[in-house]
Amino acid sequence: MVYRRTHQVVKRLAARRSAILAAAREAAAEGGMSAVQIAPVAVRANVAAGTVYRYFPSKADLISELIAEVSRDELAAVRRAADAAPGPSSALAAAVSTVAVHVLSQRKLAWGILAEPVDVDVTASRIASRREIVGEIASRIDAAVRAGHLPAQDTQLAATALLGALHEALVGPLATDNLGDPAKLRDTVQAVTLLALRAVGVMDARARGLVVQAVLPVKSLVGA
Amino acid sequence: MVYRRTHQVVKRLAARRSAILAAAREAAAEGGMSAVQIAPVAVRANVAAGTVYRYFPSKADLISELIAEVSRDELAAVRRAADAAPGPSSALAAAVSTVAVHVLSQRKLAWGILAEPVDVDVTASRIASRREIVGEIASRIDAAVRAGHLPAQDTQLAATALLGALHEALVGPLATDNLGDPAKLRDTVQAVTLLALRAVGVMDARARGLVVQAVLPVKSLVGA
DNA sequence: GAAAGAACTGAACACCTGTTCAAGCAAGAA
DNA sequence: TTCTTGCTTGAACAGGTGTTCAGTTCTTTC
Repeated sequence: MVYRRTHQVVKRLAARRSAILAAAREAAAEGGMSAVQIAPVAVRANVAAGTVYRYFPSKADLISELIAEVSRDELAAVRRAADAAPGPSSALAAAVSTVAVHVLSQRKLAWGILAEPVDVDVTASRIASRREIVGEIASRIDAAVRAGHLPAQDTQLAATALLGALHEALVGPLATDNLGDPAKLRDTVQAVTLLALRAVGVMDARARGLVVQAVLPVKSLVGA
Repeated sequence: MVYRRTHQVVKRLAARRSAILAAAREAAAEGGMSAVQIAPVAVRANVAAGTVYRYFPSKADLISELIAEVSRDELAAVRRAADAAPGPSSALAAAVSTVAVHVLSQRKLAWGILAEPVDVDVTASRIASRREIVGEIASRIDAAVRAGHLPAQDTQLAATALLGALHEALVGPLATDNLGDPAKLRDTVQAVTLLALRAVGVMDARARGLVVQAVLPVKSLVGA
């Protein structure tokens, strides 16, 4: 007698897995990583604590996958925005402002993913997450350099610095809380995008134009 | 019969307190914040675990004071370097490269002070620490703006972004390990300083000159 | 030198969560 | 239906570390 998972069961299992991940994500979005504890997450997902361990070997794995998921979403959004831009400099501007908007619209989640203290070791997935975004931005800078729009430079270093600047300015502990005021929020995104573009060598005048181009299309400067 | 602390005792108590703090600092410099645990620190300071609590109400207080101490040192170094510079733009360049060098020469400590996960809440002192440095850099940017060297901007935001850029690029998880090669280390400091100056609006050509001016005087690009 | 107060010691305590596992339950095969 | 397999449960467990405190040692006062 061979036991076989029927379609329905497979689907249910997958749904549960997603539910657990979603519960973790909700918890992180509301209360940061410290709120991602097995018991509360299990409750949120309508599951017993032990069940979580049938889907994720450990809390570290759960959080790692959460980080990977959020990171994937962000990377996709950045790519989409950059690919839609008319030229390499615009693409860079679009990429940067997309990161800024994403990070701003889900600050707690972003902070949790990036840097919030967690009791388990998720360094690896955090590094992977950063590496993806940094790689994307670096390749955009590279394209602009090749197009002759920017001076030659260590693009990896530049991209890393840019990411750090965005994060610290927007979700770091010194970030002023601009949520609730869309106008201020937009100004902030513009300001950091401008800083970023100038940092890699875009001329000031040109940068201002690019920033406006890049920020305006971003429809929802608030919300998920 | 009134008990009075004699001079000798007062001195010994102060010495112990310093010893505990120093032990904590050593531990942090060697193994990051996770190595700052009461028992090991006590051993290092030649003291029993319980004694630590006669000097610091809690681990959080110990670490907070450690952060404050390191932060004070760094701020002083930045001020010194900037004040010695010939003009506002040079001062800014000097401030930025000083932060870069400091952070690079004690990466584990810097990472611990800034962002490493800690099991107790030291958010307040971390914020204070950042605020001091950011305030200093912001005021240097401000001076350069007033001198007409830079475009008007949100200096607080810019300074915060700069700090984030330095940290992420130099001690973040993606930072390439350049220690051991002084030449590369100097290049890195130059590169991030250049990025920072351009970000706030220094023209590229001028920035290059400022960077060289600012980085060259920094004697020890390695060591504590 | 003796009494009293302060400082120090370090083993025991407390607490918090991630993790486990024996028992119960649901779902597939015959 | 009945047997087997695997999923689910949730209370108990485990481990590590900050914190306490009764007992000891050192300092001061008279």
